[in-house]
Order: sequence, then C-alpha cells, then structure tokens
Amino acid sequence: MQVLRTMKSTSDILYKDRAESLEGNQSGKREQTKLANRAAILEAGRQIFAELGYEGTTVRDIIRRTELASGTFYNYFKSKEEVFHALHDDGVARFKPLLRAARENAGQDFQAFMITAFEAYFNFLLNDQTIDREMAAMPEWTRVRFDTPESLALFDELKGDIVAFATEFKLDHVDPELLTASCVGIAQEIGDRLLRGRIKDIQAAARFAAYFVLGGSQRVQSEMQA
Amino acid sequence: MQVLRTMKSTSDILYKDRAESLEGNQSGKREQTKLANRAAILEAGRQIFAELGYEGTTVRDIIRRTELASGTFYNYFKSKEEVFHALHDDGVARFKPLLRAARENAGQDFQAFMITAFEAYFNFLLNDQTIDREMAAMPEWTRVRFDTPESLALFDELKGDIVAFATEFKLDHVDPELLTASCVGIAQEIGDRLLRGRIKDIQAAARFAAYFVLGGSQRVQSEMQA
DNA sequence: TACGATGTTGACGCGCTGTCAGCTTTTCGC
DNA sequence: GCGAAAAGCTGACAGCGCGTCAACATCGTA
Repeated sequence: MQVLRTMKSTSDILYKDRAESLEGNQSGKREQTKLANRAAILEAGRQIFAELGYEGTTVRDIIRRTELASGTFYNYFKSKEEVFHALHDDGVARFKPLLRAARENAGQDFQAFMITAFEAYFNFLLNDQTIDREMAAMPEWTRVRFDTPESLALFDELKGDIVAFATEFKLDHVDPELLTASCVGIAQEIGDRLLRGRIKDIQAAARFAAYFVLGGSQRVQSEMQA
Repeated sequence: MQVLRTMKSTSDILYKDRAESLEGNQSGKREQTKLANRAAILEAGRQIFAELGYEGTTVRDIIRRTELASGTFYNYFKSKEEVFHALHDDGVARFKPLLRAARENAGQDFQAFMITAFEAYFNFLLNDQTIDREMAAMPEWTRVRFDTPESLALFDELKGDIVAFATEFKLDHVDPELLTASCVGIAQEIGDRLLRGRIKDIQAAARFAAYFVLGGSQRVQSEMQA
C-alpha cells in the first residue's frame, strides 16, 4: 500500500523538494508515489531514531511506522545507515545557506563572521529539526558521527572562507587545516553541551567561540613567526 | 573450553592487572581462568572491532575468535557495547597518568602544560594501542563515540587543571566549561586528522593547539571584561 | 574420594536481514 | 478507452545473530 494519502506536512516540507531535485520532477502518479514513499520512510526514520537511538533502531522498526511492506524499504535505501545519512545530509544542506549568509553579511569583518557563524550553528542545532539534535539529546553513552560527502563539502567550504579571512589578515603562519579543524571541534563540543543543557546561553557561547578563535589564530601567528 | 593456554602476551599485559583490580586477586585455577577468559574476549574484541568496525562486528564474531562457547560471552559482558566500553576505558586509564605527568612537570607554566598535554594526547592516540585509533583509522563514514564514566572523569580532571591555571592567570571571565570543551574539541578534531594522515607533524600540531588555547583564553578574557 | 559450588557449553526460540516470485497499479501505444 | 508491458509493491522465506538455560564439566573443600 502506498502512502500518498498519509503524507504528513512536515515530511512534505522537509524532503519533497530535495527528493524532487534528485530525480525528474514529473507529476505522474508513479513519481508522486515514489516521492511520498521516500518521504514517509525518512520521516518514520527520524522519529524512530529519536525514540530508539541509532543502535537501537532496525529497518523493520522504520518500515513498521509506515504503511509500506518490508521489501519496499529496499527500493529506496540499502540500510538504516543510508536513511540516517539522508537525514544528516538534509540537515547539512539546510545549514549551508545560513553559513553563506553569515559570510556575506560579515563583509571583511572576521570577527563578525565568526560570531554570526557560530551563533547560526548553535541556533540551527537547537531549533531546527536536525537528526543530530534528536540523537545527542538522548542520554546514552554511545554516539554516532557521520562523515558524509555532504559534511566534507561543508567543511571545505568553511575552510575556504577561513583561508580567505586568514589571507586578508596576514595569518600566513596559521595552518588552515588546523585552524578549520579547531573551529569545527570547538563548535561540535560546545554544541554538544548546549544540546544537553550543560550550557544555556547561545549568544554567550557564540561570542566565546568567536573570540577564542580570533585570539587563538593571532597568538599562533605570532608564536610561529618567532 | 577455557583459554588459559592460549593467552597472548599482549592481552596479558593489557588487561590482566586491570581485571585483577576489579575482583579479588586470588591465584586459584578458577580466578585465573576468569582472568584469562576476560582477557581473551577483550583481545578478540579489539581485533574484530579493528577489522570490521563497530557497526560491523557481532558478539558472535568476537566469541568465534576465541575458543569459548557463545554462551560464555554473557558471563563476562552484556553486549559488544560493553566490550567496547572496557577497551575504551582501558585507553582512558592508561592516558590519565600521562596527563598528570604533564601537569606536574609544567609547574605553574600554563603554556608548558598545554603543549605537553596536547603532545602527550596525540602521541598516545597514534602510538598506543587505543581502540579509538583502530576505529578512526578505518575509512568509513560512520564513527562511534563513547562517553563512559571513565571519560567523563578524565574530562573533569582536565577541567580541574584548567580552572587552576585560569585562576592563577586571572582569567576570571573565561567560563571553565566552555574552555575545557574547546580544548577537548580541538584535541579530538586535530587528533582525528592526525590519525587519518591529513596532518603529519605531531609536535607542530601540539604547539598550534597550545598557542591557540592560550591566545584564545586571553582574548576571551579581555573581550568579556569590556 | 566425594560432593557442592561455580562456570561452560551449545541448542533453542525469537526477531531481523535482504531477496524474489507473484501480484497490483500505472503508463503508453493504438 | 483498451489491453499489454513496464514499474514497483508485497510478504513469505532462508540465513543468521541474539540472549537464555538445562545439562554438563571442572574446581574447591572436607
């Protein structure tokens, strides 16, 4: 049984455009059903992952929340891992424009870029429907982390931005790879604590991270010159 | 069949002392067998996790590399997760004294502490038999991360050290939680790149990280005061 | 030596995995 | 519209991993 009629508005909003961009955007019955099924599986996956954790969920759990038969799952995804990847990439894709906006609004102001970018990330993490939020909020010991091509592309884009600013500010002794890695590490670790409520103030955290990176870069530059 | 006779020297060295400290350290046949079995399972687990990844390994895979029967596994661990935790905690326990040594050798020198601590961590990650090394070296998308009580204790100890230095250096506007989180994030992200060979020079990386943290803290202090 | 205690063994029932032959629905040429 | 072919949904199936447990083997003790 297909799920066209049971499509939820959230899944519609979240996945339809993305799915359409992957395949042709015809409006035949067949295409619509495929889109709806894919969306239904993803939405079910989001829910189940949030409820049972990554380890705990099975393909059967996901498909059961759907009106599809078990075999149908494999027409859309190879495994639960692939579903998770899709959800994760979805989040990355939604965050990307926020990062771009931060860079464009900042102009040549490195500090403004950093503050805006960190704040955008933290807000995104806490408020948007990221699968990572659902997962990190669980009080479990075992976390999963994914490095999808989409994630790596985001990393590279960030690195490009940082290199541009580093050049502008004559930080020629600061290794861009190390600098970008540090930014990402700080964002992740602080983001994790925000998600678990160990830290509350997003804006304070963003300013902390931004000043930290700025001061850190400058110190590295002056020490490495010597 | 028990595995006393097949105990390998590595597992002997790695797990025996630790296991003994958990239970009584009698030398009866029974106690010896328990120690040997536990060690055999852990050593098999280390191998299999490295070969198949965390996701890919099953309890059966682990026990099969052993001469024990499947049921015996559950006399020692509840799940593969628990085996992984034990291996992870083992690594944390071996790293702890290195961190203590860094602090004691540094005296009141914050910079020396940071450089030594980061370098110790990176060296440990790359050279010691950490389960995390085996895992991160795999070119897979899916990573696991564990927050065991042992890990959290290490985090708290590090936070204590950092607070001490922060007090000493009048960094009273620098949130210790944020600062420690940043240090950990930087260490993890740079460590990850070292493991995958994207960064080569350990000492340069350690100096980068240390200067970064020092400069970052100072900048945060001066900005937050204003 | 004999007996209770402790620990090991592997078969078992259950549930999940990925597949595939059969069936239903859609598409398309006429 | 109609009918055949294509597309894709369905659920049963074989294979395997899971955790358990009754039967068995080994150890400690008197």
